[in-house]
Amino acid sequence: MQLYDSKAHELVDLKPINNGHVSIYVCGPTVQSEPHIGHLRSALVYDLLSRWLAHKGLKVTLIRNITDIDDKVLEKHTDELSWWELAYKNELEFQRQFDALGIQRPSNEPRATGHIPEILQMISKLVDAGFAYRANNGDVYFDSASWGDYGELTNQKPDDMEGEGAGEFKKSATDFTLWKASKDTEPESASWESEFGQGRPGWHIECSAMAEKYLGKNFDIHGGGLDLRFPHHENELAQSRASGSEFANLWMHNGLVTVEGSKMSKSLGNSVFGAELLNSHSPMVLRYYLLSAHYRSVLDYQSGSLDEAESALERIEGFVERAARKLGDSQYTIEHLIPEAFDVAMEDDLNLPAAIAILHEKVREGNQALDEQRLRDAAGSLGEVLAMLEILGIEFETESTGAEMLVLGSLIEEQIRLRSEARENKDFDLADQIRDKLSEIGVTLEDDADGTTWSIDA
RNA sequence: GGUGGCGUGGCCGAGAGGCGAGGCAGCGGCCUGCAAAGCCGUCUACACGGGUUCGAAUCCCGUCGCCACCUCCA
Repeated sequence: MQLYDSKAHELVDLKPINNGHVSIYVCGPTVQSEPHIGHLRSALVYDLLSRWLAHKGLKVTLIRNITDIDDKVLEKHTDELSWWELAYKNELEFQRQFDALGIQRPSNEPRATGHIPEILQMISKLVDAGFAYRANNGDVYFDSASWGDYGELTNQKPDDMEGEGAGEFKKSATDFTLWKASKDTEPESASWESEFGQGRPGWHIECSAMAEKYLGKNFDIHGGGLDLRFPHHENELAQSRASGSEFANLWMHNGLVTVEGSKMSKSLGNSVFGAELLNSHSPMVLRYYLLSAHYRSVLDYQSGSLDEAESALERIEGFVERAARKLGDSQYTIEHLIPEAFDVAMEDDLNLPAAIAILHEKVREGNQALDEQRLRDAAGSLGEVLAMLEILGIEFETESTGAEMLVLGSLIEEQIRLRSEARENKDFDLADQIRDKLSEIGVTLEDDADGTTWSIDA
């Protein structure tokens, strides 16, 4: 498989360090607020990568951290809601939405607060080796000037950077905090004792410490949103390498989601939250939508985007249902096979739009086959479509077989029987009345050569 | 100022020197009692100006416009 390495700026072959095993670290959310559409996209990208690698027979270890302590989390706490309650509340909401979208749980989801000893150990190592220093304000900073390769990830020279804050405590503007001395204004529960005094970890160090703990000093892929490239990933890379790790072999950065052309931000008040979208559309529509652009592209969300995705997804679902119905009693076996072209697209830097194009082509072929009564071909297409949907993690709700549904079904079928009678008698007014009435309560009827089918509108 | 990216048909969105990606919407047709679904067809595009080439949306140069990062951010 080829992946675009955003450090090398080119497509590279993925060559796992340990044969048959791919290790991935991806930066998860800071649980300062509920998830927005961008968080969902990011998690989904690495979900798809994991699913594909697993499909290829590789064992995947995916670590996605949770930043449960940082300035924002502490700022937002109130008397009623402690910082740790706030963080956990948001964490649960992230989990709920990830689950709804069918994003598989990572191998582990370590929290920053659960790794203070590892973090302190790494900081000590950096201080002892001369790559970090204790400042007068009690903070410990990484000494960027001491690490000659600083800027290697983003191809920047420290001198060209705008960075600020040099002088009083930091030696250089690009130095960043490893350990923050606790302040009087901050809750006591948000600090830990250490050889550097009472304090808490800076943001960047947690990822370095947790990546090493779970994946070792050298792992295959480090991922995250494009906005994390600098300074977060640059800093991770510098401190990890300075502490003796080779760190990630390849860097992946997923594109951001913009809203009507601009980045979501609090000042613009244009954030699109997952909860709203999940209220108006099914999770699979959202999943399909987020997969419809290449992971490296900017995805511009607009009102109506999900309606479009819904139409496209209904086309696929319609085929799957129609084919399953028509093939139900046939002797044809449904073999789940991935089409070659889909495989090629996925192997090419996870080209999901191209892969989804293949999915639609197979749906069309399958529909053609059904129209022409070529059941063997239809069975082939259905198998391919199902195989692709499995990889994409798109699942359609299965018909409920509960008692209520059975009662409802027989009531509807009785109406369909009455309508069929009316149609046979050419009493189309009555037939249409029955159909309209069912439509009003959310039941859609469709006639085809084999009879009438019904479905409940989502 | 530095770094990276983008500009594709009504809309979304792939591709990347030569066979019309795909979806959504619209229109015409087939099918249907009428619908719906499906199928067929149609609308045939690559910001602009030069250049390289037998051939450029794709490569090169220039111009214009847009976005992201350099401060917390997926």
